[in-house]
Amino acid sequence: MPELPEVETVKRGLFKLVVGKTIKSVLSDTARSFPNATADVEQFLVNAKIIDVRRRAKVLLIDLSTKYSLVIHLKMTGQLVFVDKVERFAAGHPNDSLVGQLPDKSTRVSIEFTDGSHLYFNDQRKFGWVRLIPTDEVQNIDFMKRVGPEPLEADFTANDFAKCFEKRLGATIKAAILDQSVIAGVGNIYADESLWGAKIHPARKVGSIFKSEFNKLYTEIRLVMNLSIDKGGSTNRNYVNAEGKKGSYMDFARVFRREGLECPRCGTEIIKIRVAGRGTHICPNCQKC
DNA sequence: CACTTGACCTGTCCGC
DNA sequence: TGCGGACAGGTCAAGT
Repeated sequence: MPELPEVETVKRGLFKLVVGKTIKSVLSDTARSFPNATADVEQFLVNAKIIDVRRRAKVLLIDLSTKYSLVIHLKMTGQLVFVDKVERFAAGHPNDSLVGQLPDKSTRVSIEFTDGSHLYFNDQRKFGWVRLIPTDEVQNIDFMKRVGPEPLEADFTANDFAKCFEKRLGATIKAAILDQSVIAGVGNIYADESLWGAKIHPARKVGSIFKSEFNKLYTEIRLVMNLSIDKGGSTNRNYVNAEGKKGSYMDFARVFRREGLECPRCGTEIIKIRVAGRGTHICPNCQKC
């Protein structure tokens, strides 16, 4: 699913598309999509106006005028797609290809706005979730209490970054990067891409990594994720942004899903191994154990 | 305790 | 073409 750059791209799109709109009706498979609902979904959604769209780690927050927020995790295959029916017949409109296709069988929540436009939460694998929580209590849910710092914040330094790993000295570096309580927002794609950039083998123990290597990894993670945000994220399989469009970072990937191709740095064949239970892509020459 | 593995689901791709 | 198995962007609970 969407990692930080993909969720950030969705957030930026949604911010432009839905802030100011008022919800007219909501359809959902409530039991699955709103686990442990802390509020009556109808009562705090219908007639609510959207006042802000935010992101924390890989979670999206849609703040409502009812002082409640929709808290959304897309997990592996979740999508939030906006369809503006008013413009559906305009030639060349980016949503043209989607109109008539949504909702589909992966749609789990449909939000209709008073102007006739819709926001769909689609999720093929059903791992994702939506929660409706009072805005000022969002910070208290388990996920938010556990999650680590945002790596792209301007005041997040290389020293802060290295310090985050001190509690995971015995783990492999890849497992630690993927651990959301260490650093927020990094997933499988950007873990592989940044470890390649820093020339660190993903199976190395955190305790064996030098400070100079942490510095390099810090720089690479920020570089790679900022580049990806710039490119609208990565579409590996089915990620799309709020307008239903794919991201192009995969065109710039150096190792992820490039096994059998040449390392862009040294020409050695990229291989795929398994680390931290995840498919992992490395250059065996640049990244030594 | 710290770390690793399986489970959650559905769809797709690859080898036979 | 059909079928079985492995695998997929994430996160927990359960296991070692």
